[in-house]
Amino acid sequence: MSTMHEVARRAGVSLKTVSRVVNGEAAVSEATRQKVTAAIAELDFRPNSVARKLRTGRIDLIGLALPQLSQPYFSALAEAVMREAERHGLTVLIELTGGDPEAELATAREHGPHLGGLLMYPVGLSDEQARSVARFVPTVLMSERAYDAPVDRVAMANREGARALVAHMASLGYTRIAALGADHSGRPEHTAAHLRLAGYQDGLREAGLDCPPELVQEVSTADWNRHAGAAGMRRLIDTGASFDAVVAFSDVLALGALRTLQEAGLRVPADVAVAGFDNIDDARYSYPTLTSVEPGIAQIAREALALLNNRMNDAAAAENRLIVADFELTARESTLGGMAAWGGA
Amino acid sequence: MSTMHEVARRAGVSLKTVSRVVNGEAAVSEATRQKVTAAIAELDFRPNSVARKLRTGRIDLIGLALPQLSQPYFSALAEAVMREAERHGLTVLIELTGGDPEAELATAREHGPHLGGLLMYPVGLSDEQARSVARFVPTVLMSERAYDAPVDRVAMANREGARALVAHMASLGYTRIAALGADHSGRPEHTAAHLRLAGYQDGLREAGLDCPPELVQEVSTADWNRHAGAAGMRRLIDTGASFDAVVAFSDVLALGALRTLQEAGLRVPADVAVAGFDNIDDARYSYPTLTSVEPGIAQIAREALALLNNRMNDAAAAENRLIVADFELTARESTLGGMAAWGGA
DNA sequence: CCATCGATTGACATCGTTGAACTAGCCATG
DNA sequence: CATGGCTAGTTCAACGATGTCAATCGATGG
Repeated sequence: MSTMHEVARRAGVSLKTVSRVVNGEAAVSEATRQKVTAAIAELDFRPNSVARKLRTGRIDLIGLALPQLSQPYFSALAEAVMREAERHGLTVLIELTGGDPEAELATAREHGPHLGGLLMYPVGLSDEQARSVARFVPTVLMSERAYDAPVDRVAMANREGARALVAHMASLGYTRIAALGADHSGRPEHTAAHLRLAGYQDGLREAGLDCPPELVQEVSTADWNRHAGAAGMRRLIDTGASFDAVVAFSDVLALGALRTLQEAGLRVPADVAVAGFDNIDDARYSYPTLTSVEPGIAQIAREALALLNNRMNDAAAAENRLIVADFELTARESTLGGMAAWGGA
Repeated sequence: MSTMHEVARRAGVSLKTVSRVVNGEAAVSEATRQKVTAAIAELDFRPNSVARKLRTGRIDLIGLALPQLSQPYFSALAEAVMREAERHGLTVLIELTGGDPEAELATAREHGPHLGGLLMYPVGLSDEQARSVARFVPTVLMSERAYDAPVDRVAMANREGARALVAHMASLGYTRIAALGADHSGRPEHTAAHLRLAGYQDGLREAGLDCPPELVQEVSTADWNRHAGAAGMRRLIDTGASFDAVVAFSDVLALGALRTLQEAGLRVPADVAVAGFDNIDDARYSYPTLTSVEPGIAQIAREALALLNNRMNDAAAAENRLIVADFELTARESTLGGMAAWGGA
């Protein structure tokens, strides 16, 4: 790579003048500007961003810390964030934390100082850890949970969404509604799992329905995948409890559950209605198609980047803000029926 | 953030001595080392990687350019690469190209100079563009296609894998085997789509079976998703052609196809056998479970990083290498049957 | 004709770190 | 005792850009 120095020599001007041209500063005559531009083109010069960063202290790289990528929800979120970041002229560095609070903290500690900002989907992070994270780098958390730390937050309406699912099922006449994906594993409260469980209970209460503990199946958040969904459903069936609907706390859990129900000879939704969360692409192509809550990923990405951008430019921004994205319940065959047309495969 | 300078002053030693301690160089007495270590701890100093990069020219950041993340195959690949990179002490920056050759080239041009190396899954890249990419940064392509450029390559056995799938189906007695996912859209040859089509044809030939053109459905590689799989299957059915098996060129295509077949009242595999490629997690939880080719993602990630690391450390490495990962055919219900136990939902 | 002004341009220090070259002290050797 | 070789440490320049401030120049006005 050629440097500004070489460009300057070739154009017969000083280093600083080249810098001026490159940065589009005003005080350069048209003649010199052209000389310099020509030299830049001839040498195929492009400014060394590392040197520039060192000098200016500005960094156009932001981190995105996610528990994992292989869950469709997270890869969709990552894509949305990357697209949005591009609009802000930012590059995104994805970090995987596995949902481990130590890893979440370590990400910020290790990479924070070299990032302009950090977007994190925290799972295990404690208040104190969150404070620590925010010390290293301007941070926006994608979490409904309030933290005692100077961070902004963007969240989906976990509680409201779960409540809406239960209300939807209740309105269709289902009365023994099970939950799949509760997680009491010593984690901070206000995680997605906690909030969705709370919303589920809200919904039952409002519908005047029972909430028998045996209908709540635990699945550790870190294991929200098809395997665990299928296994959790199997456990629920094996308890012998009677139920006619299942609210899974994520679509992949629901898709796993569908599989187990079908293996068990139970028809969806004739015998058991099923709904999930996240509205991933698969929900439209499963068998049957899956009722789900769309968490507004695009909006989350947009708001998160707006907040982060603010904080990056104005470190001492006044208040910490919380933005809750709009959600939407999309009802499909797994609760509504309409399977007749499919033939009895 | 505190700097080495402050650490040096606090420890009462020179800048360089601090640098030595930080980098674990030998010529430091135990006494001074401890003084410096203490000062580092007190000030919570961590070296500024931007300055270090500028000085050493070494960069521990590598790029991973993928068409997209939301396909399970790519997110799984990304996770594998990130895990492997960590073992090498490297950080991964993911870039999305959308499979557009211009974007693939732009990624290298924009980010290449600031990356230690680049791992790319090329889709549209031409020879000349590949040469250009490699000029910007040490590059390893994840592609079976040979490029006239100084790049190493890691590939899966696309052609062999497809051939094995057809052989598998032929051995089970299927004779009219369709293909879903061919892509003749003016792209360079040797893409996954081309190779899998070639393997499919190899398999048919070896089994002594016909290869009627109406059984080959096109789906542009950029659209390999459930939607397109379902639509492609629909088109195939609508042609009225008779077939008893479908080899889809990716699992998501196959999963979409399953949906359409079920809608059409066709039983899998009793009426039509289905198989896919990639062996994504979903293949084990679909209905029915999906026969697929496991492309050896872990091995690909491992080999790719080994090659890249070599090239980063020894820019003028001798020959360009090609490593083809081992594949494995995993037969499941979509070709083998065993659905009886499921009940007739 | 000289002082002043606005518009360009350049010299130099600087960001935080590391590599090269050098020095001070100490011990062993002949 | 002079020499040389080692160790532990220092000083200085450099990586490639940008910010600060001063210098230059032609033109203008008195």
